[in-house]
Amino acid sequence: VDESGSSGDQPDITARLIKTRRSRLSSNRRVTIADVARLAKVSTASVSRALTDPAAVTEDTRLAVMEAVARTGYRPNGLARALRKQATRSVLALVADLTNPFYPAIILGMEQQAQERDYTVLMGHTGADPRREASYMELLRDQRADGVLLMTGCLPAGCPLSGPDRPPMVFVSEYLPGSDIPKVRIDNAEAAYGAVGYLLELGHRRIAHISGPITRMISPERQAGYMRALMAAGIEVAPELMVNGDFRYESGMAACAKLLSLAQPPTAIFCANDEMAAGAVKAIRSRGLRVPDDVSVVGFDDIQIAEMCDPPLTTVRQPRARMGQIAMDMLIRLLEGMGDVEVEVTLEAELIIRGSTAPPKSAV
Amino acid sequence: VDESGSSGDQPDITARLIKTRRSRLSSNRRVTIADVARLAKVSTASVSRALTDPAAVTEDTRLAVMEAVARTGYRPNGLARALRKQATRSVLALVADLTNPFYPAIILGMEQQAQERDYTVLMGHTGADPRREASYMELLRDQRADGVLLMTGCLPAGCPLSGPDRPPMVFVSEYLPGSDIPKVRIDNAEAAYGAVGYLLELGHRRIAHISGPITRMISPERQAGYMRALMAAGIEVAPELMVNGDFRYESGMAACAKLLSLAQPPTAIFCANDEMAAGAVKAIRSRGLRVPDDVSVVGFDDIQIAEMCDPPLTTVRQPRARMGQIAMDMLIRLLEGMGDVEVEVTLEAELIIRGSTAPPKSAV
DNA sequence: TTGTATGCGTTATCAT
DNA sequence: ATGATAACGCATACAA
Repeated sequence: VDESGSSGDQPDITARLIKTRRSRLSSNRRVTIADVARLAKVSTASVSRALTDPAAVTEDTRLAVMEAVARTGYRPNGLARALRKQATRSVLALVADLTNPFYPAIILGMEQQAQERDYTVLMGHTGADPRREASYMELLRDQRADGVLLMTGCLPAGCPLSGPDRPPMVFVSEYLPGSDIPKVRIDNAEAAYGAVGYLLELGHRRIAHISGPITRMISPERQAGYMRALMAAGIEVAPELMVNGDFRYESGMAACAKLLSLAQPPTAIFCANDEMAAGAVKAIRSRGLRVPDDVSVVGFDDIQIAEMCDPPLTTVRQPRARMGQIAMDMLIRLLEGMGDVEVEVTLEAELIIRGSTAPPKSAV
Repeated sequence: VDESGSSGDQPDITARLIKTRRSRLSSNRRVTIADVARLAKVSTASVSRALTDPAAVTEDTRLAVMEAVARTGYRPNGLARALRKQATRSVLALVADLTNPFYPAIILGMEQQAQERDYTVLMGHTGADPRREASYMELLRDQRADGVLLMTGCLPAGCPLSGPDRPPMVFVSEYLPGSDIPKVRIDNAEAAYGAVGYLLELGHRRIAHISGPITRMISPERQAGYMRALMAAGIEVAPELMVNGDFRYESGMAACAKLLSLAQPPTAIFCANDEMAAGAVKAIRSRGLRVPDDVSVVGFDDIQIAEMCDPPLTTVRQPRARMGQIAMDMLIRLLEGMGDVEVEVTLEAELIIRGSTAPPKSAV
């Protein structure tokens, strides 16, 4: 983030001013359940019942209450209700990197499921900052959210690993390996195995891998799948063909440049995500080579740019919306204490074949 | 969203089950301020004071309270506090389309500012669905958020246009033209004028425009800037050079294909956003033409793909983080009722010149 | 400075 | 079926 501009100097600002109204409480008081009760000539208890459990009240009082509600414009206060019921019907979805286009589709799935079950999704962005993580955990302690869906791959700061103080939570995509916290994910090793297997089928023998940062558990998983595929084909894993990246475009470019400088450059590159794959394509082109004619490239995730790339990327698609749906379903079941909940759900990934892969030239 | 899979059939799922614990209240009661007071041998009022306004209490009681707090592990309940204080110190940031890579940078700016002022940002995704908009507005009515930052370009369903029932809100990027609701934005017409002016400087005379959907107010604004620039250069605006898109990659491709089929195709295309510009580049290439040699392309927004494109896109950069910061600052000032607040803040955009633009061949 | 007591707006309990 | 009343957990006006 290069825009650190403090809000002090703003020469380019048009600024017509409006007075800030003093406070919201000052003017008209909010209408409470007591007002409705008074107008309907019943007790507050009856009003509450008429609204939350209409069957528990006679038709007469129900109608009287409804009319009073309509006239006053009364809406129950969720805050007070939450304090009383110890539940808000809203859950927090925590993501570490908002700019990563991988997450939105997962969140969409969560929202769909939440809407069906009458829950609200609140999103939070931690930026991997412990202070922010802790700040969002306070929402849970405060009962301002009932549970949390973690797409951060780690336990938030200030959250106990176990015990009754740990709020209801479900990991999505990445997770904490040793714990009993429920998770929904794909088998990254298996998916990588399949992607590399496809390159082997095409006839490639010299296949490189650009991996993600070792801090992320998915990196070694995908790397393991890559290695296993090579070994299964009787190919020795060449250390110089495994380069480390950080999941970003630039690192893909740099890693690929390194690979192309080898005495024996690879004919295909399996990248641990799409952004690095796009960077690899860029690096290949800037050396005057062509994709897939000279080098094949495979990505991972199938985010939007995979399709927008030139050529469009062959990549591993994760069922992201489905992951979000299932995670939300698990969390809600956890919250409502009904039945059992899977400790681990593993979904299938799918290899999407597009224009960035072809047989090696030697095989033509 | 093609993944409508109900969670009924899941043949590919690994499912070790764990029992759902019954409820959080069942086991150990949560520790309240009364517990601390008892342990510290003071009143609950003193505990509250010691925590929120230490100066209002003697050193002795402060220490006693602190120790009791430490021993009990007490943390005040934000829900109860919010009910009492009628404020939560959290604000809602509403976005219509989560998958649009334009918004994250704005939200980052909001979060930075919020963190400095000790506010929490909750994000919500409406998908332009009135039901979801209304559902998020309930958070405001319920006092579960103090105010809202709108990146949706419209008043959420169920929100009064004016009056005391309208929650504190600030529009960002897009806004409601007629209203007195504060907004922070760029001058889209001016920015478009500058971008097209740059193409004119390069020597282009036949410049096309791919616009956004007319439903979005920024579309006519950018189009107006395009037209004004041409007119200022004494060039007649040709209707066949103005094609409509919907801000998406595919629509950029289609619109550009139409332009290239003209008897007199343009030598440069100004696109209303980067995704359509990327689509235009794709269309140009698929006809065997080159960018920028045969056709120059300019985008708008400077999202990440602008840099990742091949060639990287010349585009209009909006100061997104700054917009977020300022909007958050305005909202907080609105909330805290201090001083005045600008009804409209207009920031400068910046033309970023990259590889997708060059003088027309005729001018070389 | 401290404690007492009340209210924030609901819902749940217990009589009636 | 209904009404009075007590929580939910905290902050503050007022009195001491």
